[in-house]
Amino acid sequence: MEALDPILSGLNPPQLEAVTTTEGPLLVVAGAGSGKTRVLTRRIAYMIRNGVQPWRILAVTFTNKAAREMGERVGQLLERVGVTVPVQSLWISTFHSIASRLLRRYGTEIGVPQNFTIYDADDQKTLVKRIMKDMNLENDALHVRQAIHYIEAYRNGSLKALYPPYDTILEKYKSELSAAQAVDFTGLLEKALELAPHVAHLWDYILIDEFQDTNHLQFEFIHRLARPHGNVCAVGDDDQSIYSWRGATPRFLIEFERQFSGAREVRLEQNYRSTGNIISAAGHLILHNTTRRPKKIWTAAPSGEPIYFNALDDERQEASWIVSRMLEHNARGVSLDEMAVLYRINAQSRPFEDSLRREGIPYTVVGGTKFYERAEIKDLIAYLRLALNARSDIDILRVLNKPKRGLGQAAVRRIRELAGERSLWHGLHRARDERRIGPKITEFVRLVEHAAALAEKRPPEDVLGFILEETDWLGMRASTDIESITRVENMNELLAAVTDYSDEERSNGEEPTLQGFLESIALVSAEDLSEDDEDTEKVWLMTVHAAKGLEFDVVFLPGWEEKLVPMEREDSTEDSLEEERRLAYVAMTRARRVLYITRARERMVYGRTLRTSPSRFLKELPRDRIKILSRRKPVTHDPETLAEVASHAHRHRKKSVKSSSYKGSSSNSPFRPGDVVRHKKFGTGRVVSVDGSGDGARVTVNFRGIGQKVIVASYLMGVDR
DNA sequence: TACTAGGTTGTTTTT
DNA sequence: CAACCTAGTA
Ligand SMILES: Nc1ncnc2c1ncn2[C@@H]1O[C@H](COP(=O)(O)OP(=O)(O)OP(=O)(O)O)[C@@H](O)[C@H]1O
Repeated sequence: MEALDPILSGLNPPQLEAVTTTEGPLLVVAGAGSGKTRVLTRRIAYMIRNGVQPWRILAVTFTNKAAREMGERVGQLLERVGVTVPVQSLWISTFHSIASRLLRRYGTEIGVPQNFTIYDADDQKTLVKRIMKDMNLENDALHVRQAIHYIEAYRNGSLKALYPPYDTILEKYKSELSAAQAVDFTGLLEKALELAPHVAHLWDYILIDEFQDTNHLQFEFIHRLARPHGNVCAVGDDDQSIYSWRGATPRFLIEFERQFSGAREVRLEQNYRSTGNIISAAGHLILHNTTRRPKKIWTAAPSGEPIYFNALDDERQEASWIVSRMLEHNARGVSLDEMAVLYRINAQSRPFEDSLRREGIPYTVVGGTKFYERAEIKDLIAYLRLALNARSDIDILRVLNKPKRGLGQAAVRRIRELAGERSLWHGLHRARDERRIGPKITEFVRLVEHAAALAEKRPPEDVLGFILEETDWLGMRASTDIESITRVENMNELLAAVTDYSDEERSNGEEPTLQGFLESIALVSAEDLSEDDEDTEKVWLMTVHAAKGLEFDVVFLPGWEEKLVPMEREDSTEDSLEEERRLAYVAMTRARRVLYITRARERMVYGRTLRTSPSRFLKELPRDRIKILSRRKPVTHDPETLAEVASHAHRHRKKSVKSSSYKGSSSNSPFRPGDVVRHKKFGTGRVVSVDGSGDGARVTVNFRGIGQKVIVASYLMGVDR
């Protein structure tokens, strides 16, 4: 009897078609849980078994975790058919990792030094802030964030023109980056695009997962890589596009056929993940979006349990109710790691952590404040980065006086003076003869140079060990306060992480390098790395964004309240509401068997208790699939409504601007077409049309340099001409 | 230069 | 409710 082929069995006809159609452009559009990722994995294995050399295939995933899992699965499939493939030979990774890898190897061709440093979002903020300060622009957090917002939108292709002063800021920013031999996240993509013609010959087959969340730069990169052979396979679901705030757009998925001539399209319509009730409810919800391609989805699975909804008094009760349900499911045999709480914002994790800890249930919080974002860890990393690239001014400024060595503001000013137009590192060298600060600077320079020398010939753990030793940070062990103890623990943990990295590399027959370590932590989020005691089952706490592509038996969705789910802020638009709905759709479709949705009647926001109202999405779910567990119950006291304090309205704003209220509002429409209005984020613009009345009216405004947006009236201020 | 108290400010989502 | 920044003092 012949055994089933592990690579081609367990696929329905369209899936099979997608797996075996290896030549030419192919697009797989399909709803959640229809096996898109499975298709990609099988396809890679299929091609390799047919003789394609593994390193001729490039597969792009959305996260590093997804990349690792895909690599593992491909390896397993091939093993079962007797093909052995060295793991490292496969190019399966994120756009950013691919870019970084290419840049390391071929960057010199386009003027990027081999030892470039990767700047993260924080480094970017620091640098932009400094530039804005030098330009005498307002440089408080708000303005800096706004500047970065525009600059990034422009760079990733979602904003067509960049106006003053942002154009100048960007120009200066870019020149500072290149002087510092640094590349930021978007820079990685920009450089990769530049490099594309030089590297396109490396691959014959390109595959992309989660194609609906590709930005312009990424698409262009793929387009250029595919030019020689046209073998591109993209899979995605426009209803799951949830990263538009990062410049991603489903446009490239929609336009695929136009961009790649002769493209075939395969649709997958059967969902294998969830029960009928879940599929039906999620499908019903997403139907409320107007800008989407209609799509069929069905399941052979039974309806299953209804979707449970409950409203609790506040977020702590919400958490403890959910935790009780977890205990029940666990008692009935559902493993803890098959349960997940998926929330809108990281701050929502708090009450769940408290409650789980109280019940003694192990849990993992994915994301949130990451290990590598802690101050003491960033300090150490700054030292490590300097060891490879001393031209990175940001890193010098970060650690020059850490630990305190008497080099404060005045010293920095002097070093800047001496550096002139050149890097601070140059300034430091010249400052070694200064009367007062000279000796301390000499000491610092020596430290960095010694670390640099070590990095050349010793493994990364030795370099870190040297820095810890020299800075005597671990000496703080002596201090007894909790804070310094955890600091020291964190530093030791970093040392352990470096050592793990080196061991891992060695076991793969590679030489561990500091460069490699720094890269792995710059691009790989902490939770990707931490494989901490895998043998303990733990429930998952994470944002919906982080849950993309995952699945769990039992899923809990807390916080379905207006302003939170859907998230609504001053700059919310019709489009952003639709993205919120897609987010809710993604959240619901993570569940295999049981789905709970809850809300809190009151919630603490910024230390005040606010009254909430139920999410509009609840009304968009089909009644017959939902079981409502809550009974009406009035609140005893009288907290402010969310609307009353929206965006600090009553704290900061003039009376002339009222905040929005979902209960409707008394005043008549305050704006007419032609009026000039101001918006906090978009600036001034002219009213095109008004839909509805009162503060809740939707006003279409044409903003200068930005274009048309639909804004809720309450977020606009009239401007007298 | 280092430290502390007090005021203010804010939050999506992440490679 | 934090986390962060600023200004004033040791
Ligand atoms: N033909 C099939 N037979 C049985 N199970 C399948 C089949 N195809 C996919 N599955 C299962 O369905 C589930 C969803 O598959 P997969 O994660 O590949 O879907 P997806 O389309 O990528 O989902 P999403 O877009 O929601 O991330 C997985 O558990 C997978 O093993």
